[in-house]
Amino acid sequence: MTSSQKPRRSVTIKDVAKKAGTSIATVSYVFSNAERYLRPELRERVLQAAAEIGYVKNAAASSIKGKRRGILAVVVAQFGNTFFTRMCVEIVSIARQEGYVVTLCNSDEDPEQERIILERLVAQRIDGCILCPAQSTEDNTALLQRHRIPYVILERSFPESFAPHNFVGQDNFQSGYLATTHLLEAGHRRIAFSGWDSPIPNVRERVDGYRAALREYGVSPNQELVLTDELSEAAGRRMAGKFLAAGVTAAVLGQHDTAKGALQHFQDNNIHWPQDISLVVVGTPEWTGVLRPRLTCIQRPEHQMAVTAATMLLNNIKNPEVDLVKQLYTCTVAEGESVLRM
Amino acid sequence: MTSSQKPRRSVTIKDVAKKAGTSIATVSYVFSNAERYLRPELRERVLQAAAEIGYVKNAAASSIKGKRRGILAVVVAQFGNTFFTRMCVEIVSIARQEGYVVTLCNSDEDPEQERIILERLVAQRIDGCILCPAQSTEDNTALLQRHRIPYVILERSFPESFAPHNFVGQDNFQSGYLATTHLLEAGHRRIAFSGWDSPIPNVRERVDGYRAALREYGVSPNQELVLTDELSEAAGRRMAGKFLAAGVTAAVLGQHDTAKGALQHFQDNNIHWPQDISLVVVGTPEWTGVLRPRLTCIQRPEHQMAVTAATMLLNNIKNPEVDLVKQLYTCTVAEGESVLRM
DNA sequence: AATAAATATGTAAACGTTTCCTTCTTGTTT
DNA sequence: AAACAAGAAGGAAACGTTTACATATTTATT
Repeated sequence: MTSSQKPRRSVTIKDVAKKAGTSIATVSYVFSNAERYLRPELRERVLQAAAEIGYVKNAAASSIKGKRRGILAVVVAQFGNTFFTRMCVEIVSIARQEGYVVTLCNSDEDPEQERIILERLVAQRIDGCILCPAQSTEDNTALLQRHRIPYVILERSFPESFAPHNFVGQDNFQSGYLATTHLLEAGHRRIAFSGWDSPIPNVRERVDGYRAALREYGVSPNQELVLTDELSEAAGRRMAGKFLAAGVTAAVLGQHDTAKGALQHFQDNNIHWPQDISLVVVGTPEWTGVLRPRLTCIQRPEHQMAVTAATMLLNNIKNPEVDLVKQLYTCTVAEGESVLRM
Repeated sequence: MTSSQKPRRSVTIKDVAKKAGTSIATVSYVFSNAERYLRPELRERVLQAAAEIGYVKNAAASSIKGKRRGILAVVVAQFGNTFFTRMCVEIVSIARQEGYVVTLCNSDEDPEQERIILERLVAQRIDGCILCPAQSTEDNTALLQRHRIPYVILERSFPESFAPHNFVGQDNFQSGYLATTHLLEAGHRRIAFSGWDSPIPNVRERVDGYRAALREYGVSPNQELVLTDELSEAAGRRMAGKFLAAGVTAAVLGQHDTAKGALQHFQDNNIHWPQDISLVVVGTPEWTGVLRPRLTCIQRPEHQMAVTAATMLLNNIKNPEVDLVKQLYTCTVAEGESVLRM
């Protein structure tokens, strides 16, 4: 329809060189080597020619000769979890400042998917990767190591017995401890913990923190009040039903999907917080924003975590010999009105 | 520490060929051309050698000679919007089945960011793109067109005056019409609409639907009850305050961020739905799941939309000469308990 | 037995860049 | 005026693949 003269082949550096009446080397220098001195007039002429025929450098071709690929990846286990979405957004914006494009991937808690994703990323020869591993005892990072691709593990650490990695996450023990202490200080003694059956240590560490807090207040932890189940809202409902039946006065909702289910259970069964049960949620899921009374949440320094993960990775890319770092962040209480003082 | 013999250069097809005692062509055929017949034993030997030295094909290098790049992109305007997150997840899973890796990008409603992103994607010579344009009157797709990169526009259409594109979205007029009719049928007559000041036609079309429904029921639309404001929860709160002051009995919450703000306003001011105000939300934001009474929502066939967008793109990649398609989906009412019959 | 057809593998020229190194200008020093 | 240095640009070899084509081997056909 328009005046377009179908260029079957995409326009290359050669086309620009011909148009500008110069060599391909010069064109390459214009687009890739700011140091190299060229007569301003020549540089201008090349730019002009490129603009006219719509030249855009082929990143694949550059990367094959040059070393830098210009692509980072973030692989998360749950794309639906807004914590990860927020991390992704921040990481992307930092990476962009350094001229990287970021590929966002979702393993959906499936170690096999994760392996496939990492394999594809290695094939793309990405410059670096931030990985939040799927629930699993498997360590899929061998591929990255073999290809010397710098990476940072986010949020979920592998068991101590595994090889060391760059790591950024929250102190899960402290989260559990803090949540429980907050309830204990308000006078609660019969406190439930609901979490998630998971091979990853996060939830177990939170439970450890919960137990430690109880003991510190002279309460001996009751195994029946520590509930775990699969990762779903339905499971959250089930657990809520159970701990209500056990007659607790308070609960730590230790994982966001199951927490959502628990809250639905409360609302559907006319159970009010904090009158009927006091609540502390670990994390700050998106939906807490619309609930009243406001929920008391254990919040992580999300922005800081994203910045750290991104800069850790960028540093490691710039200097591959740098030592592995493990950065744990402490959480704080974001007070709402879901805890009743007894 | 381990027995690793630091391979400074990453392992290439040549290394495999040497190890397997064959030519590089054979190795290439093993990895890239399933048709080509090779003695099973030879094929096996190559695979074996590759596995031993940890060879992974360099996708960048393949793509420069071969045409297919193996990368698709999804560019959305609001990464925080769970509708888009859900679309992304589905699109990724479809694309993966066809062997594509998907780069997810967020323009954050900034046309300039969008341009930069598209430029980068063109530089990567992606095979195709699904784009939900940032709020803007600008059409950044020229870049994609010039480089003959197939693309599908998602959710937000450009004004009719623009060039035609592949398009998948909801029928916004119908959404607005449906939401309003639902309230009219319940007996409401004084109905507000809250939306978003936006250069994109989505909200305006919904308002048109709203007006058409009112007229059909003999109610003459009152300009004061159609509220728009910037895209934020605070704006949602403001608009809620205004339409409550105007004494409406019902409202259509036409955009999800502002809807969230409105709901916060209600809760903070002790306004109950459906007793004090009847509500219909256009869309099904994540947080509707935890609210009680349940909100009546206008839902789009999300799964279907994702499938259509992905297959439309894949078709267009396979056959670039295919005609442009415009696919509009009709929405349905997901009934909750937020509408009072009068 | 000679030839044709089919099978199996290898050679080498692309692909679009980057970058080392050479060449050509121009200006400065002697 | 000759010699040289610096400045500016280009030639051509890489990078890791793909693939058209050539070659070599085997099997089938006459």
